[in-house]
Amino acid sequence: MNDTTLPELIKGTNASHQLVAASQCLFRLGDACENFVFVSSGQVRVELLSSQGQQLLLYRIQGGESCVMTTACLLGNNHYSAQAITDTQVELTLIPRADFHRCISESAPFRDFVFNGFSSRLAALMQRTTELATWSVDQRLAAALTHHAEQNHTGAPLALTHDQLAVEIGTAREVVSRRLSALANQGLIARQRGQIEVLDITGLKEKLAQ
Amino acid sequence: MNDTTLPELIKGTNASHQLVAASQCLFRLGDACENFVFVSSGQVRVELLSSQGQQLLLYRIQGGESCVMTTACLLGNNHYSAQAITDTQVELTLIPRADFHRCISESAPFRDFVFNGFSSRLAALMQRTTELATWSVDQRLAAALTHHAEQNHTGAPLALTHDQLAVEIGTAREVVSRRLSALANQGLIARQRGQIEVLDITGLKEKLAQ
DNA sequence: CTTTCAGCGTGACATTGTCACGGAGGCGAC
DNA sequence: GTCGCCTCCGTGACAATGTCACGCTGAAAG
Repeated sequence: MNDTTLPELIKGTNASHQLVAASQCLFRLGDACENFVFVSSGQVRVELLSSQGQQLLLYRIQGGESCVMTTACLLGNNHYSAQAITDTQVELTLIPRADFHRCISESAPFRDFVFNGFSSRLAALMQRTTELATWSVDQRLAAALTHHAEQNHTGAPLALTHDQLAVEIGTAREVVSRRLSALANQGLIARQRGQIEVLDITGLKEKLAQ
Repeated sequence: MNDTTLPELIKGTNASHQLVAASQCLFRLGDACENFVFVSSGQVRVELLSSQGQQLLLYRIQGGESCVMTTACLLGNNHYSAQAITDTQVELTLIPRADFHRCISESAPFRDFVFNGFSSRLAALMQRTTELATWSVDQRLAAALTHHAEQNHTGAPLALTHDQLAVEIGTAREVVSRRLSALANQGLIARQRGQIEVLDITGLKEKLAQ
């Protein structure tokens, strides 16, 4: 399903729109879920919280996608088991649960949209689980850096703290610091407080195969 | 949705039934997916395979559940990205993809059944990801052993190799061997070739909190 | 009875995680 | 300004875990 058709699908519902700034929390662990959430533009990250307060990035939602965690909660009638933070400014479309259920039962295209989101996210989650379990820290770090570098069209250094990277690749901040300093020694990156500049993306990609 | 109602939901489809022995492979990595799979009885495990051939248990399917991986493949039109092995003898109900799609669009209860499976499996997968990322090997091992012990109503020792446990808790066989021998020294378990006897399940559960 | 092989134990070493510091830079209160 | 305060980062020391290499053992097959 093409995401540009979603607006068509939800005509006649009580959908509302909302603009949210960057670094805001959309939902927290344990929150009840009352609305289907569609992200029209911007980027959101969804993180797990362990009992010791440790964070772990589960996935990101891009513009044109819906939040599977939300869908799962609506359908399973559960509370959120993760938290969502906006990476950038974000435009949201919210559909109350009653309208959501009506759309699901009445509109085959809407159903397809939701199902597709579900199935691709499930696959991505499994992929992420394997990566966390089988890739080395260096590989995950290199993957994250190249990913961010390729997302970044400004040419400016990436605005990333070691902490953020640690959450993203599922390790500790200290480990990120050490591995980054190794990458810097190899001339692949340069570091400033709160930012990282990728100097040699080809060199980084070679790390993925090692 | 109550799983006992599923047979009612698929009346009039070209569903077929199949009996499969233990330790058989239901699907492999890369296989195409042609049927919706419902497990009437028995138990199946679904494992990921890393590029180095390393295995990692994703989840188990119990009697009365469907296979989400299959559902995701049918809906997203993908190939399998994991493999499924029967733990025990298993009774399957297979529904061809065309009938599956018809059920989805025509039967609200069937849809609920599939959606519910989806949402609870997604939650379980996230839970598993956190456990892998934040629990220690000892905690995961103790959790796996207590889980198997509680499933086991025969009172006989658990039929588990160190290899199987390693796949289940996402570590290496050698690590399992070492930690098991520590548990044996503490008098919590006894070991035989290919089997483990839980002597003190309360003691094992205390490990979960440490 | 031999052969073969899965299952297991173990030492040595590499990688990763944890804990405990301290330094450096930014920023608001005063 | 400068004082505190907080985030971000670097590092040493050590614990936990993963990897590699090897050899033993029991069970089943020939």
